[in-house]
Amino acid sequence: MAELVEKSLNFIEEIIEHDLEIGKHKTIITRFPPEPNGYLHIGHAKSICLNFGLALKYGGKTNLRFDDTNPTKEDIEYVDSIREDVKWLIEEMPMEWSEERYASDYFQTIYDLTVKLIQKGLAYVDHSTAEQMAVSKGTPTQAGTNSPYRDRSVEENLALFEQMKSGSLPDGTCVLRAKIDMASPNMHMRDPVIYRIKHAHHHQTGDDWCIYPMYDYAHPISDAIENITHSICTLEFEVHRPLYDWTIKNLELFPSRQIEFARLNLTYTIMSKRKLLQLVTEGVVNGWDDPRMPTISGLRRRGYTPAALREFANRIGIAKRDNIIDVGLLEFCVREDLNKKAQRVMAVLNPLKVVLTNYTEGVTETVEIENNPEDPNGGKRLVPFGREIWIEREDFMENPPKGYHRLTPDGYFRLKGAYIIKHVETIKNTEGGIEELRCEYIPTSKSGQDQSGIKVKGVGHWVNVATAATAECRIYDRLFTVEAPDGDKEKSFMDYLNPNSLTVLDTIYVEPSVKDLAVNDRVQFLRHGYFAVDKDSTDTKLVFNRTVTLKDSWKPA
RNA sequence: UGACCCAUGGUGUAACGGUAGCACUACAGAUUUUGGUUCUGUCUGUUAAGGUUCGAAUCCUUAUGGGUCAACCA
Repeated sequence: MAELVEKSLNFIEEIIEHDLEIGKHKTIITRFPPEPNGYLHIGHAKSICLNFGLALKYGGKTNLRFDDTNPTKEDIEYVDSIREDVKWLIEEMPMEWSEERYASDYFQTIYDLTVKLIQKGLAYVDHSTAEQMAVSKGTPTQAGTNSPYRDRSVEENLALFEQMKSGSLPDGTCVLRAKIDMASPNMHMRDPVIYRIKHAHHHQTGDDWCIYPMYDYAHPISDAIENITHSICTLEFEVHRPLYDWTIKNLELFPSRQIEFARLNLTYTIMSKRKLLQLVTEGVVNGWDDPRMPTISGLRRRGYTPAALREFANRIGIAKRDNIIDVGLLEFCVREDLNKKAQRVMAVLNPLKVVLTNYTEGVTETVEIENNPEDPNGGKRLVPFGREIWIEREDFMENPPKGYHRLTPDGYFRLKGAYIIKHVETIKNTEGGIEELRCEYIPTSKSGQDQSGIKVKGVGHWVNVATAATAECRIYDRLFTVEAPDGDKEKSFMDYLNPNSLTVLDTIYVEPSVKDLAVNDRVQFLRHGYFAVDKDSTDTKLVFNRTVTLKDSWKPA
């Protein structure tokens, strides 16, 4: 009997299993609560996979909840992109699509609860200015002092809060504060603001409200309303947890529990929404979905699969210590997935013409090549072959280093799926650059029926000149030159931009089968890497994005 | 000079008082009509010092290092 290898639990799963065991909950409900003020990035993907993954594992459910309590920073564009990204990421997961909720769905309920809070003497309207409040808040090492408005009567607070809601007060006139403890060692417990006046149009509620609850206050209430059992967020909210618990306790709500885990950091990239926005607004990249961006939409456009992202999230694990994941792991995950799925195609990115002098002019024959050696059911395709072909410039060297086993002067080279060729002559231009190669093909060496007896070490891809399709190809490199672009307090991440993060190849030659490809299709260019068809493609021009190179263990001696 | 959180190979993550394991990376080899894939092997680790214990990565103390917290942001 096979030994069952049980995957160890992360600390959140341990908490959940414990809660289930002691009967605290019969089932679990999690939520993914993005603020619609930017596009989702791979750090969010980690969180999405965690929350949806937990629900899947324990038979619970997950809500997608837009945390839209600040209308001045949020936009419907972001709501739409987030919904699309989440949908795409979890599309093949065997579970139901979550309920789509908005914190703004609960504005009335939150308001009603707040009236209760005031009645309990646990909140007061403060007319201090923002500056005064900052001063009286104290510092982390020094207790704060009570506001002069702290002891207003319940009746007065009720009336003032009503006035705040009525719309008669301009922004900033006053705020509603929770009455907790100005001397708390936790700054978030020093009478935090829970409501502020904002005469702003909200993308969901329009002009219904001119007061909006703060995150720290709205979040636990929203969780409780949805019966969220485990409210998972990142580490920086750890110090907010006492306020989260305070809110639930004093409002006597469903006991949602906040649990914090370490956010994802990736080498050679930045993850802050603010900084990503800066890249977009300053034109460093071409939008949120630029394939160099660590956004979900950028990765999707780059050619990443949802399965690869989920596998990545799975491999990096969940813990509380700060981490920085090698971007190589992400690349490993997409290679692993695409190796199984992507059809192989021959494309020459940096062409060198080869004329087979002993091949009949004007003749085109077809050779049969497997679509994917990793997939037994992948089938084969016909690829045209003729007298003139493109090969990769790097596949020929006049003075090869030791260990180079491609084409060399007077050497042999196998054209994948076709014939062995023998180098005869190198044609150069006046500057001494290599213009073209004259070779002879070995007629008896055809793939599958080779009787030539010639042993070649080198095998390469090629494209028949007469039937070649052309395309544009975009080669991406990492956006930053250092592992931790925002790790330096002295310098800005903008100082570490890689000037060569994008290289456009106007014309590459590809075998004609690519004409059937559609936008977002992914293929492997043999010996190059994985490529995805970009949305910029037109009926007459294909555009490929390089997702990732193939692993390359060849290095000259 | 406050409170809270964290500390295991290069990176990430296990071991729940009883043999420090797995993955990625790197390196070496085998196979290969992709210098891909696959397979095999190798290197590298418990922050430090005390204590508890027959036994400590694990529990306790202190130190050190890292992170977080003073928006009418989330």
